[in-house]
Amino acid sequence: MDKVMVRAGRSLVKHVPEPTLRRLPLYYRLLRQLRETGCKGVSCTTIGRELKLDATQVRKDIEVTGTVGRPKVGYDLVELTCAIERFLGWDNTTEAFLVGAGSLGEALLGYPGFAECGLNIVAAFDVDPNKCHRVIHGKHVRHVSKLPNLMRRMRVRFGIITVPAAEAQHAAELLVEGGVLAIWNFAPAKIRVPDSIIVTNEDLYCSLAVMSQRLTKKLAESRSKGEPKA
Amino acid sequence: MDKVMVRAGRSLVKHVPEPTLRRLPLYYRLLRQLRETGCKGVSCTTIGRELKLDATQVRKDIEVTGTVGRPKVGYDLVELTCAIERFLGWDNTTEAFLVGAGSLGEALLGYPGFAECGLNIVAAFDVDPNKCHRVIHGKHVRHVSKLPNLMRRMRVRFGIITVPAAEAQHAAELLVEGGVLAIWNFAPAKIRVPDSIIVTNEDLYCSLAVMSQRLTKKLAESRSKGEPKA
DNA sequence: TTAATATCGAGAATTATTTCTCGATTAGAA
DNA sequence: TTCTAATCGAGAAATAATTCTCGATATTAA
Repeated sequence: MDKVMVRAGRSLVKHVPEPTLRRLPLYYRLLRQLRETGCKGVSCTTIGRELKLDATQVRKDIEVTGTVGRPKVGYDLVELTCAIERFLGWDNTTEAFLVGAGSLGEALLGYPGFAECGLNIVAAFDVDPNKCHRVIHGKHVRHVSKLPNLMRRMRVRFGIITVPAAEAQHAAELLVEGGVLAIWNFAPAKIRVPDSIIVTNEDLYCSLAVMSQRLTKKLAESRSKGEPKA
Repeated sequence: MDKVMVRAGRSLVKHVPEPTLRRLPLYYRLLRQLRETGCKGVSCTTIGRELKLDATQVRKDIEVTGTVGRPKVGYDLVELTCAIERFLGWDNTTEAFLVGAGSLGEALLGYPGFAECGLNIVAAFDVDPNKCHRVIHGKHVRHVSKLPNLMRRMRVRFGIITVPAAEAQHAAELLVEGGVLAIWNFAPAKIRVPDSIIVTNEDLYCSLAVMSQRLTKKLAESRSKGEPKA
């Protein structure tokens, strides 16, 4: 009933399928690699071969960025790279706060290439006083109690949660108090926030489930191969 | 051409859509929480309400685990929990090697609850001699040169890659040499391995793209609301 | 005991996504 | 210049996933 299309009807931007959004960074990375080799253009066929994707699918994905190609030649590398950047909003810097200065938080603070995606983690927060007042990868760690005020003052609108599952809801509430617009949640727990806030869960157990089941299935199949028709 | 169905035709196990596999852990977690409250049974309606999913979808997902429910009552909590565990292969222990003892590797070594999913990371490896011979969360860190032999000897068939993008291919080759069956790749790079090996990529940039685009779109919409028809 | 209601299970309908098909276009070779 | 081959773009077709519909069944309350 209250489908995406309702909003899309009002929106100037057409709805883009999530699978497409998830493939765009793969193209982007490949394109940058190709540029480094001195290449000028690229075709869907080439991208598809490199990434093991159907060429038509690549073409449809590229279409959403508004880039037009030329028959027999393909797309201009620079033009396409910029179009993807623009489409994803990676051409503008988004400042972010990170909650949870454990090893996962540390990993994200030092993650290479976030800057190229316009993501700038400006500070980290933790409940543990022992973890505060440190500097990790050039970012200060402060106490969570300072988060909401600082967030409003600095006009930061993006939050990353890397706390344990039990503390995720608390972290989310602090971000909401600070006026967050979007949350990237790495805690294996669902958080309750107002509907207007964009939430993306990065739940490792979901991926693990896909792997586990495939591996289990594969092992079951290779076992039953020894005794077919059984 | 060489579709999934080709294999599925030979397989005893029916093909299960990936979205379903990714939702099962969410049910699993909720179910365990409910069990702790002393609850005995649960309905699709309840699960759907908690997780903001359609009840029919929940029912279809549960169907793949082979659990049968009772009208008006729902499913038995213990039965359903066990069925999900069994279906995902989480009832058997899978031993794994982790390559890359940086902060991301450390985060995974200390990740809570992997044991409940049957995942047991038995050792970590790194190219950096300074990182070797340490013990992180009770797991020894060894030099990567020891990986292939040790992997064969210990009969470990699952690999986790947490090295920088540039070293991902090398890490993958070591795992292949060790006889790996499935790889969970956290490096933002595609790895080339024989087709028979199951690979799941945990690419943060793909998720970031979804977030970025939604945020960009949202900001664009809220801006154009001020000046409609423009 | 009977009626009302919540739920499951199965299949139909809808919607989303991927893949196929084909005409148009353009670079490069003959 | 003309032919050939590679590619794009658009729309049709096929496939996958979600949501709807409805009959059957079991619990609870009257």
